[in-house]
Amino acid sequence: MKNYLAEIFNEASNKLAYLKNIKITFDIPKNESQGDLSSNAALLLSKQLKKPPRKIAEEILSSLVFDKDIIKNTEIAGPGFINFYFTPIFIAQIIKPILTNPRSYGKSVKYNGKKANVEFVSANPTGPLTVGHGRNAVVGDTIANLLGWVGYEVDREYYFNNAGRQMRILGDSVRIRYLELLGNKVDFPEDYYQGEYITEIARKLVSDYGDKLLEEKPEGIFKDKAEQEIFVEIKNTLQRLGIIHKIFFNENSLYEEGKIVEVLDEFKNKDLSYEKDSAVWLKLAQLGNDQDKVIVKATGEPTYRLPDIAYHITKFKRNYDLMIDIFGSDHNATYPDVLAGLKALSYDDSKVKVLIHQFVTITENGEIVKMSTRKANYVTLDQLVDDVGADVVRYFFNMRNISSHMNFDLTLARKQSEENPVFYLQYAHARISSIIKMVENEKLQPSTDNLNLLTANEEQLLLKKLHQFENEVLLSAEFYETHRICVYLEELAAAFHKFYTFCRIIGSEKNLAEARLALAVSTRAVIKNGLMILGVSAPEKM
RNA sequence: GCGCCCGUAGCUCAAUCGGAUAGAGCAACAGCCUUCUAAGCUGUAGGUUAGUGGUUCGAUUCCACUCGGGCGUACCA
Repeated sequence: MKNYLAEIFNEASNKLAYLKNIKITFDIPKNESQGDLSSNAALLLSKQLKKPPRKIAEEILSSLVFDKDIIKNTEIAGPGFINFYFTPIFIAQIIKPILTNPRSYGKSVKYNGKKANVEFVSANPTGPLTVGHGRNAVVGDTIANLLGWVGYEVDREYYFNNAGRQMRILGDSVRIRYLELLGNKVDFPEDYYQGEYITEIARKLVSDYGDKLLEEKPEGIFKDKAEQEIFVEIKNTLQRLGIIHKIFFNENSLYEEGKIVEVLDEFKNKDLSYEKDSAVWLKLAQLGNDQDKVIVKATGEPTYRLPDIAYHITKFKRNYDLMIDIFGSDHNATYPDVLAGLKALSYDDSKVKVLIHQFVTITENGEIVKMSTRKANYVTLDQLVDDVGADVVRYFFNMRNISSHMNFDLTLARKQSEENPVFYLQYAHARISSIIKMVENEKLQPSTDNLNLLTANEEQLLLKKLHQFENEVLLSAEFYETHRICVYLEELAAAFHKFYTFCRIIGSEKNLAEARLALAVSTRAVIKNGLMILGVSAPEKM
């Protein structure tokens, strides 16, 4: 529909040159009585042409040449909107491409040939994933799906660090639990990892090695065993949510391959760094940020900025056209430094999109559950999947704009999981599947021969909804917003449920029944594709 | 103090890069199953979009300030 309007406007712009001055867009009015699509061109032009918008709208309208079999009616309304009403038969044509290629309907080719990297989760292996990581994981994976749908070749990547202070504390936490298990009285420091999983790992070491590790250092087998066990857990949890990373990038490899030193030298050569108080500072103030920051501590150890910059350089060298980083809001102060550093080294930082999601507040029985990996009082992502299922977890994290703080009421999620919107969508899918099974006995085939019969209000609303899918996928991908798909699917499912209630298939006259069946089959395809993007299953039965 | 994010119906959230009468779900109330799945549908009720000013044909959206909440503001990641 939009494409057709864009065409006729384009032709009209040969006659009305001023149409070229603005970006012509078509909106779907909120109110049905304002047409199927609407243009605000006249309002936008009013100022520069110094004419009343309704007058301009008349001019535009009279120079538009269109097919009466496609556009049924036009009007000028309100302050100067031009509203277009399409013919029912044109609207019904949408199901032809859906039926021809159900699995790929909604995909587009705009970004064909481009490579994208989505880096997400990236939790260091110090403990199980929490609910907070869940949002990051689900949104990251879904954005990767979306990019794939609009043509990108996408790599999913997980960046981690298995060295440094936190990992040493992890190893030492295991070591102390190990000593405890063997009957030694040792103080367990408060800032160590308190979780039960630490003891579990220590227990495995006891059963594998007995008391042979009493003299081992924390950085040795204790740390290694912990890392290995925890990573197995993390990957397992992600897999339950259908998430598989292609690349696991170890920060340590940057040191081993000399990348850190390379970047450090480059900064020095470009006179972007200096020494002060026996630390190395990056001239970030000069690069437009607030203040200079340390990149190598007085101890000789780099701060996170240096490896992060080196890491992104490897992504540039791997020829990605788009690099997405997904972080929680606790990282919101760190990325400007990294981007500035990249820019200073002549990398195109506009290819890096940093998506910051706000925190998830968990409430249980009306009380806020505080999350901390160190302390034991967190809710793991695994437990959440146990409670409400992978589909609900994925849908729930996807259904909200990442810039919004979100509240996760565990009590509610458990108790009311049957009333979750995800079931509403899945139910629509299951209902259609059921019909399709049932019509086998009725000798009905989906058919596009009599689409002109689909004139009922419920049919037309459903058809128009189907029209929007491809554009909705494109917008969601370009805005990196997964919740749009959820909103769309809920509207689509609602349109279907209404159609289902008022427009029967079995029992209707054959031509009508087969046209409706074609509509139902198309709807199922779109729901399924939408759910696939979200990573939610589409059951045949419920 | 400063930076980023948020404040919309009782609750959880939408609102098409500034559009027309701000919409859903849950909760509440009133209806609809001898016919394709009632996990559904129909209807009612619910709002000074935190507040004040500004920008303009038009503001939930943009700007300024105020109030309230979250996250940061490291030679931790």
